[in-house]
Amino acid sequence: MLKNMNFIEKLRETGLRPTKQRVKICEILFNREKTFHFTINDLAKKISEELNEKISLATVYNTVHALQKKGYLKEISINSHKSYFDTNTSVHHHFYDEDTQQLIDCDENEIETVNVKKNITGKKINSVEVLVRVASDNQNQN
Amino acid sequence: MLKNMNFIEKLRETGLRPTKQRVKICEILFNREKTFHFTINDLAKKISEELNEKISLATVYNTVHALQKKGYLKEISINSHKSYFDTNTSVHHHFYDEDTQQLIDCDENEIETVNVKKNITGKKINSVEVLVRVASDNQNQN
DNA sequence: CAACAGTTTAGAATAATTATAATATATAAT
DNA sequence: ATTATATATTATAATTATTCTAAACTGTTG
Ligand SMILES: [Mn+2]
Ligand SMILES: [Mn+2]
Ligand SMILES: [Zn+2]
Ligand SMILES: [Zn+2]
Repeated sequence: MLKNMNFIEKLRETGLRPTKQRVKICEILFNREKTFHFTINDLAKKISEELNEKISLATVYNTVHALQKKGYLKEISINSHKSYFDTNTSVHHHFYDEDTQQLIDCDENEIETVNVKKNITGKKINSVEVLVRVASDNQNQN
Repeated sequence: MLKNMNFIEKLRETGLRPTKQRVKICEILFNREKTFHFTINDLAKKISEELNEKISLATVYNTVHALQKKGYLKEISINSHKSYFDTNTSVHHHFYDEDTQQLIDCDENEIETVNVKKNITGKKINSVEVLVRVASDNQNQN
């Protein structure tokens, strides 16, 4: 799904009924320049801010999981206490800012292709992803 | 902490009172050849199998967190639905078997050092870790 | 307009983790 | 050794995130 799409059409094509809740959630998720990394709570908060009518929390969960199942969202595990979703569903690397708990996507060219030398018999590699944890550099800061 | 240590001494040195619960948990965690990757549930199950007297679940949580705080255990996030701990506290890479949900440590020589070209101003890199997801290769399997 | 499957919703249920506060234990002080 | 103190364990309650339930509602199809 891309920016400024007709989500009604897109949802229907995908096999999801374009309810007003789903269209609104798609607008919040996909009508943006950059990748969006969010928790269900982030999303629910955004919805209640940007919308006059409320969407039930169960619907937010249902919709996020439906979109994930259809391949429009990817679940990211960084912090075992928080479940993140990502509008970038490709295999890709992340920076994780430990101060702000924000995820940032890494462009292909920002991390050299990882060379995995080991292989496990009978198993194939599904993905190779790098997580770079960063935090504020307190060296020159009293 | 290493294999066959005197955990009573070790715990005391660390500033933790060597209660019989803690010593037993240390034996289960650290008296082994290889790194141990576990969930609280895995550990609680092992305890109840290997021990005649029970250890309360609260104590298992308390002890794991105490050991983590002292730097003897590291929390690993792979699966947002499960919280893993790791007796290997160094920065290191993992294979994750999606069939069995097992983590496997990666030796230094099995993955080439990852070259991170990007840097974020004001932030320093704390760790660079790779996660290789593997699953059974169903190509030659009817 | 039916008719029907799919969706939303409030609220209940579940599960993992953390908090509470009484009891027990380890260590330090006498 | 006895006592005093800080720490730890425990059963149980509370909290939190997520999922389930079942009734009401809505989108689609004919
Ligand atoms: Mn999920
Ligand atoms: Mn934790
Ligand atoms: Zn991403
Ligand atoms: Zn490990």
